[in-house]
Amino acid sequence: MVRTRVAPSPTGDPHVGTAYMALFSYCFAKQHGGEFLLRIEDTDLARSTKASEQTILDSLKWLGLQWDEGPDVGGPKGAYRQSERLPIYKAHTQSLLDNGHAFHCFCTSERLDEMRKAQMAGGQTARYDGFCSQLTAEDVAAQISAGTPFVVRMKVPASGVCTIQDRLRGPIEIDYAQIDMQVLQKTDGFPTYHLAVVVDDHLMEITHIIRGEEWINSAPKHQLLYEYFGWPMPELIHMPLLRNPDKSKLSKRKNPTSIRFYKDMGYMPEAVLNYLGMLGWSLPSGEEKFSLEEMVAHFDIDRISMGAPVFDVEKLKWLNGRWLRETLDDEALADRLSDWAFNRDKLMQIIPLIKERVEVFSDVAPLAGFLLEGLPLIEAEQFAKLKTEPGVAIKVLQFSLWHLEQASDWRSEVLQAGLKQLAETMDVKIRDFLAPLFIAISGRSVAPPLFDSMVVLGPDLTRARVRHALNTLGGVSKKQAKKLEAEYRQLGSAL
RNA sequence: GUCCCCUUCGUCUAGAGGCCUAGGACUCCAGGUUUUCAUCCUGGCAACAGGGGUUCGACUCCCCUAGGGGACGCCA
Repeated sequence: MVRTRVAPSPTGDPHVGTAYMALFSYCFAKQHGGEFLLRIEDTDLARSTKASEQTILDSLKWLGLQWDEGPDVGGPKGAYRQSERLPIYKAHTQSLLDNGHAFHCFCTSERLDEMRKAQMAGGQTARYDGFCSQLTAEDVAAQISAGTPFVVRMKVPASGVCTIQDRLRGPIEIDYAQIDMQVLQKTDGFPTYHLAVVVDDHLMEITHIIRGEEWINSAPKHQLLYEYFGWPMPELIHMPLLRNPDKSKLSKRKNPTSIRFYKDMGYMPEAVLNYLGMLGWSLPSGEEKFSLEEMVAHFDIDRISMGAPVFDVEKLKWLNGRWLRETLDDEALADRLSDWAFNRDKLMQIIPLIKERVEVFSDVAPLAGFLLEGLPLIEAEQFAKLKTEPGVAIKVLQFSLWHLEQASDWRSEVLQAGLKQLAETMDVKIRDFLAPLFIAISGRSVAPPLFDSMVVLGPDLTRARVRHALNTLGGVSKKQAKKLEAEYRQLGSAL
């Protein structure tokens, strides 16, 4: 039985990269009559949030990738949330300790930092030097009873070569000397990703691990753990990484990466999935429009091309147009459209903002139309007419964007408080501060309340619009951005 | 800095030693249909990173170089 999984960590927006891995994992499993599961990797206490977990589940469901086992649907191998499996990891860490495959480490982060810096400067691989692995049992016991905080690290052979098998690339050889003595259990008692992923994949009987290329370098650690535990190694399939147009790893600063953005922009889930499928894979017939079912039916994991593809919004748009025109009849399109724009939830958000300003229904369109747009058509002249100085306007937009990129609480009052404080710190009058934002968000200088509008639009579309406004103003050069960033940081510390 | 991965038109890709005069798609350009626009149709521009091998024959196999990317966290 083939079993695959996708294992997102709930630390931010639902990322298209996650959907990409999920899609290929799903297709591979389903094609073999197997099962596809979803596991939440929330071992990072500080960064994981319930809200993020929910949007990730919602987004994957929206795309139509249904999992057979997961935190919401349950299953025989649960729990499917790592934070609920702590005793399991504890026990496995203990067994590694007992068998001499792991050791307690009491090193301070200062010492580790210095060590890594020195190693890099000396042309060496940055790696734990094994200091604490030399400690005697008495030393360790003494430190523990003294209450010194500790982590547990895995042991790694001092020499030799580790060979991992990648389904797509064949054998990959990495010297053990390159592999770090990875922390398996943190000071807070939580496992790190590396321990948890191995334990869970084994216990959940995952047969094929489909994940991003970024994991190749840590595969030897995982393989070593499988060996220590005496477990069979699942097959590894490392997918190419999605990229920005400038070829760097896909990131939200350079490209909209949140699945919600594409939903809010009015893309069809079928088209988004189809587009992700054509990155790295193609239907044997060459037809570029295909459904999830067709992809499952014809999928061949060995035909994945390994060059990392650039995520090209233009082509996605074209494909979405085809889906819309060729797949939806007028009835279906009407349903989809009303579901997207005129659903009750959305209308109930919009109505309070415009009710006071409306005399007849037809007033609604010009007033609230911008809430249904993607990126509003704006011109540099609109900013020129403002009292806000051009240099200040750019700064306001850029700083606000950075602020909004970090914002996790997207309620109106919170947004208002945050941006107001930003304005004060920048020493810009709130009027002058908000004016360019009004244009960026609504496309005009007169509009319903800004912060409520931002809530209706949602974080992804809001950020995209501010970014769009900056581009309309000629964009921010790299040099300029660097300067502004320094200034922004300084402001941040003044807050 | 060290290690790892990758490399066909600007972009997504087809290509499993002769089928390649390297095919398709997006974008762009030109033309046609359309009262406009869009759709649709026709045509065009445009690539095997470079250098060595192996072979009768290399986009396809091997080596080197270059370029790009990634990893080097008590993040995942």
